[in-house]
Amino acid sequence: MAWNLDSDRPIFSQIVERIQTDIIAGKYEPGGKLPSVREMAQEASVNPNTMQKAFAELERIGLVYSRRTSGRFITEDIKMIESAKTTLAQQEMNRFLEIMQKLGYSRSEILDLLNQTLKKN
Amino acid sequence: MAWNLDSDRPIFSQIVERIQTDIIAGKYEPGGKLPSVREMAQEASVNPNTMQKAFAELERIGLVYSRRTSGRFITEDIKMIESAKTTLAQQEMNRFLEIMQKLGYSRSEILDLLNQTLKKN
DNA sequence: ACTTTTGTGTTAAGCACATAATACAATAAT
DNA sequence: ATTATTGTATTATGTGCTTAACACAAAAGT
Repeated sequence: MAWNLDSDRPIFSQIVERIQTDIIAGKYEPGGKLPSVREMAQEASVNPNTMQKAFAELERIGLVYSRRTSGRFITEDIKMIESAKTTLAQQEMNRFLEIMQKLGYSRSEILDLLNQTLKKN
Repeated sequence: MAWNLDSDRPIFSQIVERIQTDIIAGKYEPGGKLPSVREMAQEASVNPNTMQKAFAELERIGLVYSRRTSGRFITEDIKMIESAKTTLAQQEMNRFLEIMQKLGYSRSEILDLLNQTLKKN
């Protein structure tokens, strides 16, 4: 699975978003064990320190916790995961609508464009 | 007019996007003169070198050109501006749909959420 | 003619990010 | 008991972004 990291933004931020999305999408089970820092660093072709920094941020958010020598785990708090999902979705929607309106699109035009794009496959 | 620059991404990139959007939205007329580097730098509370870098990128894109000692101007090529508009819109739509689908939303759910948000005012 | 304004270039400093190379203590695995 | 693996911490190095402080040539404004 390619990680598609670009150099326009801090890599550790992109990793945070990636793992966050994967947790929300259910690719990691609540309470489940995450691969080790070194393992994930290698998979993402990234320095272990960078991956460690990303994990630290995920812990700060609360989606992940660590047991010093046994590994790192996804939170078992399903409500928190669900809450993160709706928060992120709302943010993305607002961001999208704001940009589109700044570009000069009306609400109906936005809906039309979206329907048109969704029909394309 | 606040510029709302954050520290998560390079400032010059954010300025590029901001001016690009303003050109597309028609806040600057095609062929019209832009404020000077020093002027806009002050307005955005940014170092002139940073603003200069942003302008250089806008020139590279082709939305702007400069006459060495008289100032900087918006392109008169209306088709290029229109083209930039649809390209940006398409990019934003694809980005939005991709993220929402990764979060686990179906197409109909996305449309529902969007309609729901648009009705909120 | 003189001054101001224009875009542009240069050099130096500080900062965050990323990589590299280690090291350590605690636990799991054997 | 020994080894391997875990998260975590440290130091050093390189790079890009940003600010700061200039400088210059060319044109516009006076």
